[in-house]
Amino acid sequence: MASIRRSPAGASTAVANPALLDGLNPSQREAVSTTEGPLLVLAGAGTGKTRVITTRIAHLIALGADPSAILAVTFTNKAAGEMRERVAALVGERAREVTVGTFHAFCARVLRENAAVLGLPRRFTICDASDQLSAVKSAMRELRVHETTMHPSAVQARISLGKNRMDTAEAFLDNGTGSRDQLVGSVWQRYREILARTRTLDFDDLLLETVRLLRDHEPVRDRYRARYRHVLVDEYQDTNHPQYEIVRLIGGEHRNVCVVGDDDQSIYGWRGADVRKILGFHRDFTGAKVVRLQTNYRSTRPILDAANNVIRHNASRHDKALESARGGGEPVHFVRLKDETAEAAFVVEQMRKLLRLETARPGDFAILCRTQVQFRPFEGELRANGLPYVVVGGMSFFDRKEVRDVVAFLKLAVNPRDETSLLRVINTPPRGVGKASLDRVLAFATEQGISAAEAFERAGECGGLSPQSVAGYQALRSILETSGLVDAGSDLVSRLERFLEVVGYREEVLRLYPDPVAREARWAGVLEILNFAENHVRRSPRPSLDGFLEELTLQTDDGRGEERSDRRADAVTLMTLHAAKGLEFPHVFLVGMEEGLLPHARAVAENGVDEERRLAYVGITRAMATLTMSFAFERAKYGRSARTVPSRFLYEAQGEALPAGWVGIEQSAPADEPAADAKPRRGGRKKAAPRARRKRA
DNA sequence: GGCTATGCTTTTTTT
DNA sequence: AAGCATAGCC
Repeated sequence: MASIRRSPAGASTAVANPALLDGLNPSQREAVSTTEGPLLVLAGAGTGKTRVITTRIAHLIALGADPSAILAVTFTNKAAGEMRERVAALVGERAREVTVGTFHAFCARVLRENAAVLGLPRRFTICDASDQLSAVKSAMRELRVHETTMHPSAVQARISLGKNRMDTAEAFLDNGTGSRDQLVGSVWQRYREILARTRTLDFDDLLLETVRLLRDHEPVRDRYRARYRHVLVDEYQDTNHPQYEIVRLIGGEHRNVCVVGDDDQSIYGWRGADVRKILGFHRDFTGAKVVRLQTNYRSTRPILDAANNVIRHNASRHDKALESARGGGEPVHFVRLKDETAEAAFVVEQMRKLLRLETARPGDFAILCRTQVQFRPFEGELRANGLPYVVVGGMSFFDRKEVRDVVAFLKLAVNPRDETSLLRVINTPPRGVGKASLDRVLAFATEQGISAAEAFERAGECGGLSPQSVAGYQALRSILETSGLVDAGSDLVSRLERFLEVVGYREEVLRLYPDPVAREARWAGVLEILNFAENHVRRSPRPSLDGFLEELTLQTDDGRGEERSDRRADAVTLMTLHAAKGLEFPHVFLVGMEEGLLPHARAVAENGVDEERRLAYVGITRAMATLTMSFAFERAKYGRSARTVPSRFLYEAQGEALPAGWVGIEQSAPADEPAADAKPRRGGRKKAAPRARRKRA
C-alpha cells in the first residue's frame, strides 16, 4: 500500500475526506494521522478514545488501505459492536470488511480455520468459566482430592491465571513452593486431560492455541501477517501475555501496530491482564510514537480534581493528568449514612429530587458498586419508589439454570463427548440416572481414560449400572440424534423448537416450577434463546448450530442487542465498577466507599491496593456533572452487621491526609488459605493471622 | 431413584 | 441471607 508522508500535527496528510480530522484536538489528530509504525495512544478517561480509534480506521481506509487488511481487537463484545457501528457511520458499507472483534472471538475463528494444522478436532466446544469449574471439580474428584482441601474455584482461578501467564502445569509441579502449587499442578494436568478427551477448549485455550498456531506454523503466521497490515488494539492495559504474543506475532514484523489504552484504568490484573504491557510498549516496539490524550470532555473540574487526586497515589504509571474541557461545576458530594439501607434510601431520594426538578431522567443516573451483593438494597429501594432500573453485570442471562440446560443440550448434540454438559442434563428431565450409577460410570471413565459418554456406551464392561440408567442415557442420545437438531438444512429455530418439544423440556419447567410467575420467568429464558437463534439466522451469512453455539458461548457479557439499550435509555443503571468502564453518566453515585469493600480486602491481599485505586478512579471518571461518594457507618455481611471504616480513597479524593489513628484493612492471611477464622478482630494491629486450621470432615 | 429438609459456607471483579 | 451439599426419607 502507498506509504504515507509524515507531516506535522494538524496538517492533513491526504486529499481524501479532510472532514475526518475536523473537530479533533491536536493530540487526537496526531493519533489519527499517524498511520504507520508502532503507536501508543495513552487515552485518559473521557478524552475521546473511541472517536480516535474509529476515525483512525476511517482515515486509513480513506488513504487507500484495504479495509480487510485492518484488524481491530477489543476486550468486550460491546466495545466491538460499538466500534463496528461507528466505523460504519464514517465509511459506510466497506466497514463490514474490517475485522473487528474480541480477542476471544477472533481466536476462535482463527482456530476453526486452522484446526487441522494444530491437530485439534474439527469440532470443539468452548467452555466458559462455569464449565471450567465443573471440569476442575471432575479433575479433583478423579484425583480423589476432597473439595475441602482446596476450594475448586480457587484451583480453577489459579489454573486460569497460570494459563494467562503462559505458565504450565509442569512448571507448577517443578517450581511450585508448597503443597498448594503441587495440588494445582496435578489438578491442572488432569483437567487438561479431561478437556482433551472431551474435545473442549476453555477461554484461555482459545488464546494459547492461537499463540501456538502462529508461533509454530510459519506459513499460517505469514498468511495472517500478510492479511492484516494494520493492527489496532483497544484497552491495551487489559492485555494479558498470550494476547500480547498474538499482537506481536501478527503485527511485529510490519509494526503497524496501534494500541490504545490507559494504564490508570487497568482493572483486570486478577485475570492475568498485565499493566506492564502498556507501560513497556515503547520498549517492545522500539521507536514507538507516544501520543497522550489528556483533555477530558466528559467531566467537570471538581470531578477530575478528585480523580487526579486519587490516582496520583499510585507509583508506577505513565505520568499524566486529566484537564477538564468543561470547567467548573458542583463539588463532589461526600456522604455518610447509617447503614446500607439508609445509603440506598439516600441515593434514591437524591435521584427523585432531580427527577422532580426535571433536570434529569432516570437514564442519567448510575449507581456503581464494588461487588454485586451491594445491589440488593438499591434494587429494593428503586422498586419501592417505582423507578425503572437495569442491572448490568449481575447474574448473566447465560447463568440462568434453564439457559444453561438448553445450552448444554445443544453442546452435547454437537459434541457427544462434552462431559460437563452431559452431566448437567443426563437426568433432565429425570430419566432414571441416579447418583450411584453416575459415580460408577465416572469411575469407569477415569480408569479407562475415556469420556463419560464413551463409558456409558460401554456400559457392559462397566458393571454395576442400573438398567434404567443405561436406558436413560441411550434415550437422551437418541433424542439428540433423531430430533433433527444437528441436521443442517431446515431452519435452525424450528429445529430447536422441535428438539425442546421432543426432549420434554417444557414439561420439565412446568413440573419444576408450580408457581406460575416463576414458571413464566423460566420459560421466558428458553424463549429468549430461540430469539437469539433467530437473530443469529438473520445476521449470520451461514447460520449453523455450531456457529450459534459459539456465539452464545463467547457472548457471556451483558451486551444483548438493541432491546437492552432501549431499556437502558431511560432507566437507572445499577452496576459494578468493572462493568462501568467505558461508560459515562451525568449523575454518578459511587457507593460503599469503605475499607474492605473499596479497596476490597481480598483484592488487596492478593494484589495490593493499586488496582483498587484504579477501580475507584474508573468510578469517579464515569461522572459527567455530579458525583456522590457515599459510605455506610455499619454494614451487614453474611447476615451480621458490623462497623465500617471509611475508605482511604475518600480522603485522597479530597486531597486530605488520613486522620491520625486511622486503621484501614489489615494485612490478612494469604488469600488462598482457607479463611478459617473469618471473625472480625478488634484493634487491627496484629500482623499475621494464626495459621488457619483445617476443618475435619 | 427421587425428593425434601437440614446445616454449613460464602466469588470481587468476567472474556 | 441465600445457595449448595449432604443426609435421610419415601
